Amino acid sequence: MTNGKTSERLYQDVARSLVEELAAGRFPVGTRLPAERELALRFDVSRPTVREAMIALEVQGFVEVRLGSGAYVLRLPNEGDRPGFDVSAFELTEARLLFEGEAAALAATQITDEELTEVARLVDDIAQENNDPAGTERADREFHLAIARATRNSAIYNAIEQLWDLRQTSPEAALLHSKARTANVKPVVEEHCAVLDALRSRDANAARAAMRAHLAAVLDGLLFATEEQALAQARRATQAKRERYTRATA
Amino acid sequence: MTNGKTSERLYQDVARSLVEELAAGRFPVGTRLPAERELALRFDVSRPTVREAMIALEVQGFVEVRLGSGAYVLRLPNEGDRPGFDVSAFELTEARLLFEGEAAALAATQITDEELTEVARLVDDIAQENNDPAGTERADREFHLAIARATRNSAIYNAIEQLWDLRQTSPEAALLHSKARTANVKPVVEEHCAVLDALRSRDANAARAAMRAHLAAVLDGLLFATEEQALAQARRATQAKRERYTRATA
DNA sequence: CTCGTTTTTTGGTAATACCAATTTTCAAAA
DNA sequence: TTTTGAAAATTGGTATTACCAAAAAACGAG
Repeated sequence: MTNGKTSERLYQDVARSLVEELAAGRFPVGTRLPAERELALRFDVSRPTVREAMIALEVQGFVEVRLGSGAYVLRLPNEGDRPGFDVSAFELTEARLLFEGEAAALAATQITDEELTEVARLVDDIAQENNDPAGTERADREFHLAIARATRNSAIYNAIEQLWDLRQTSPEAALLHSKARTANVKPVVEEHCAVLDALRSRDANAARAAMRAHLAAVLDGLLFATEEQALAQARRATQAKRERYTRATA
Repeated sequence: MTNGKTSERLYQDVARSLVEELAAGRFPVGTRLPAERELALRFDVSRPTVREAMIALEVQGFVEVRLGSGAYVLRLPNEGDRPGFDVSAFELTEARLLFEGEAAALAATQITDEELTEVARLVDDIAQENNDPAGTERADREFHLAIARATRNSAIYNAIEQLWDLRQTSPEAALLHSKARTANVKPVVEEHCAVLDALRSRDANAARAAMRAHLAAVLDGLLFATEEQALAQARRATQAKRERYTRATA
């Protein structure tokens, strides 16, 4: 109706149209959406399809469905909810550098001996599985998440975990990450050891510095991996990025 | 079947059961879930209900449904996906202190003149609407998000935005926040001004310090608001928290 | 054993019906 | 007139059935 874009699934079209109407301010927070039967007529689909779209909105926290009453707007979509949201590997690693650096600093003041042995075990894990790329990735993730968990702050842990999940949302980013990792397995282990040592001594500043150094190295690996397959035109853009990220790291 | 818990909505029961089976490792990543018709038999519900549950899983990124083939596991549920996840106002503000501090530092090196005027306008906004609590909250949020946007890093912006959204997930936390704010409107404006000045001078360290000072003050306000209504027993816990957070801030 | 066709399985959607909770309507009663 | 309360209409919740299209599996010809 209002939009010609058609995806494979009808309920996605309906849900997307409704989200667009929400974003456009058509239905302010607290107001009631049209009835399912009415929406079925408006979109020219069956009621089960409208219900499927409704559940998609409900799961995303946009609306609350009340039996016998209707669907009421809970919140409006914001940037992150819009489609086409994928972060580059650079943005992702920059964010991790800043956030995980602070998380490591906080973790250094909170970590228990048990958690230290757990982190140490994960450092060994990544050293062992240097053959299997999938195992290495998993061990790396667990290492970083264990430190985030040691902050005893679920908001911090959740945010960092979501940054790792973001890697999967973009195939190119995931590929770039794995490519950048293969060449730098041994340095990664050493950098992880440095972080572990700082945590052991409960030195917040050292932990922050070690974590930032590690992720700065990852960032360098990404830049190198990009350059390897880049044209001269892309090389200029990379150079600009390098300037920016080295500035941010300093 | 495996679980007796029953909520208002059937599709939620089915979806929850499936998520539990995923978390239990019953269906590894990449494997196919049973067919919709089979699940309908297993859960003793109709196929539309199974489909609704399937869409809930799909929206949450757990499975990918392929026409004519089946539903395949994309990722396993993690901590943040489990129910009962709500962060305390303290955790949330501590996370913001660390993350937004770094974001402000990065923003100071990236912000444009146009964005500076935008941030300045938002500082005025919160000063104007010091009567309307809802308007104050909105202006406050926009101020912080504008700074996050100035980092030019969508991963950072998204993470900070989600921290703000987390506030709404817990009614108690939202109430505590609004209560803590009402008393401290004028100091907030001054602290925002300090952040703005640091951004204007493109001083990353000053921006980080100003933002951390602001959020440390918010944290203090939260502790005060908690104490006001706390019993002696709760007071001891608060004291422990104060020690911890002041340590983290130092 | 390989390749192409047929059959079966599986998801996608529609249509209909009925129930339960809520909301609205409206008439009876105070 | 206002209030109250029951009846009617609205709305979501679920089940049933049916049919289509795409994919996968089975199968048969070569």
